[in-house]
Amino acid sequence: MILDSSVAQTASDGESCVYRKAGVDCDSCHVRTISVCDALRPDERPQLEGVAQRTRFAAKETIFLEGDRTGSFFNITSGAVRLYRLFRDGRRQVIGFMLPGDFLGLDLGERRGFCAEAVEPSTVCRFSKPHFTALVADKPHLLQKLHRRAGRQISLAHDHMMALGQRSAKERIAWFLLSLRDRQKSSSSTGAIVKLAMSRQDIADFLGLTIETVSRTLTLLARENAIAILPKSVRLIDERRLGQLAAG
Amino acid sequence: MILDSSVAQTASDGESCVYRKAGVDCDSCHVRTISVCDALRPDERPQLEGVAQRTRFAAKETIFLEGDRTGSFFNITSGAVRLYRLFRDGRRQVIGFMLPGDFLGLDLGERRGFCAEAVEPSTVCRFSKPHFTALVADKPHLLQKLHRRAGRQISLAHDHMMALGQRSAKERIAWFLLSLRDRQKSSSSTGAIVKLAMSRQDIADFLGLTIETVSRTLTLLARENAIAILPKSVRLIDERRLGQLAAG
DNA sequence: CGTTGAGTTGACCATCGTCAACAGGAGTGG
DNA sequence: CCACTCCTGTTGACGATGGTCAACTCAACG
Repeated sequence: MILDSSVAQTASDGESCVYRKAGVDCDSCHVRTISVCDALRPDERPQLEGVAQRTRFAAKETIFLEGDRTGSFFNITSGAVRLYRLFRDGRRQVIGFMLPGDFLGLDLGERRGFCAEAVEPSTVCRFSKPHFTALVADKPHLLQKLHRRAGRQISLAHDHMMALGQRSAKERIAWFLLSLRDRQKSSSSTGAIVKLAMSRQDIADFLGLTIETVSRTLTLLARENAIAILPKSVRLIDERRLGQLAAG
Repeated sequence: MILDSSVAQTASDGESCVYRKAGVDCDSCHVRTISVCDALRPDERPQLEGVAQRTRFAAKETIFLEGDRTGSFFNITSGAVRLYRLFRDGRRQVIGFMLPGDFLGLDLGERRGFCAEAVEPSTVCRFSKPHFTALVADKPHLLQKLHRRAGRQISLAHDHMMALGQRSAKERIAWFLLSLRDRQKSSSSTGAIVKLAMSRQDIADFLGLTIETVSRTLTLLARENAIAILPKSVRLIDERRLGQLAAG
């Protein structure tokens, strides 16, 4: 629940964004049970609330850029965020998409290793670095939770590599749709409808394909009656078939 | 320094390997300063030595398989280890290569997420899981070090994704050679000679290419006088050119 | 000295990228 | 309100990169 709302300037050497802040109330937070915050006991929550601020980002708004000094960590509460890195010549690799419940800032280092941008209007819980690192230093179970999250991130990265290195375009799309479905199920169960908040270009850069190949492959799967293409989403019709494709 | 040598059976539900063990002496360990062990103070080292055993693996020997119950963690002290995952149809993605100083087992979870195999005769420092997790629980600075390593792993995974998703065969090879050089420099400075302990098939499965394309691309780079192909290694001649290719 | 496995090279082909045209929807301004 | 532009997405034609299949060399090893 939003307790307070204002616009504030962050310190000048900070990140590529000015944050609009508001207080938070963990008890009413609908992603608390699936987020890192769950590592803290109920009686520890006030300490978390004390260092957290609810922040909103408009669609396409930059959250931070690669190389920025790390000034904050974020817990995604709604919307979707894309993480990406750029080549000098403009090629872009989308590293992943952050969905509600995901934690952005597992890397406690000095500088950002990638860029983060809101895909659609999104809200996050923002923790300033000094406050949060102090909290982590004080709560070993929070650090353990973060480390477990890091392990899961590494595992997801391996899945991603499997897709990029070994799979055909059709297999990559099938894998992408199924992995999105799995992640969306965990927060809200929309059945076989997979919401695609991101553009075709985002999907292409995530899967190491071109926008044309993504489009063609989606229509191909639709013609084979494996999926149905809907506005901003896809309906999964033949999940078995998609599963076979994704498993190789 | 090896204090004791024997062959021992591990617990039956353990890993796909029988470990030949020996004691360790951290003071004389040549990778200590670049490994996670460096997180411990000199006076804490005896505790580490107490739970560590030096173990050797022959070339092509399996260290553990995907799905195995996690029974140990390893610090690579010599040689090279490949990490990989398999598809049901036999396709293989090599996730990475572990070199001396690398820590194998950042994921403290129940089961292995990938397979590990020695590429060449290798020695490791083995920590059994209960002992090591007890040590980690007792030493927050060790957990922090592990978490920082995990952050670096994630960063390496991102580099790998950039290569798999966006780069051409030539660019991937150039990137691979330079990244190997950077990692080898940190342990022993062999100048512009990059040792290739792994086979062409390993390189191919790491880069998402075929063995033929790897071979062709290496000879192409050699014809362009960017490298020279030597037995089990490569000499980097035109590092600037390789760097341009790798940067995109 | 034969066998085996790793690596190289060539010929051919499929997948996916490139370039281009077009459709439809959202936003903007007259 | 309509016309216009802009942006996203789709589809088609063509070509290049890299995969497939096959032959061959060479070193290691029994």
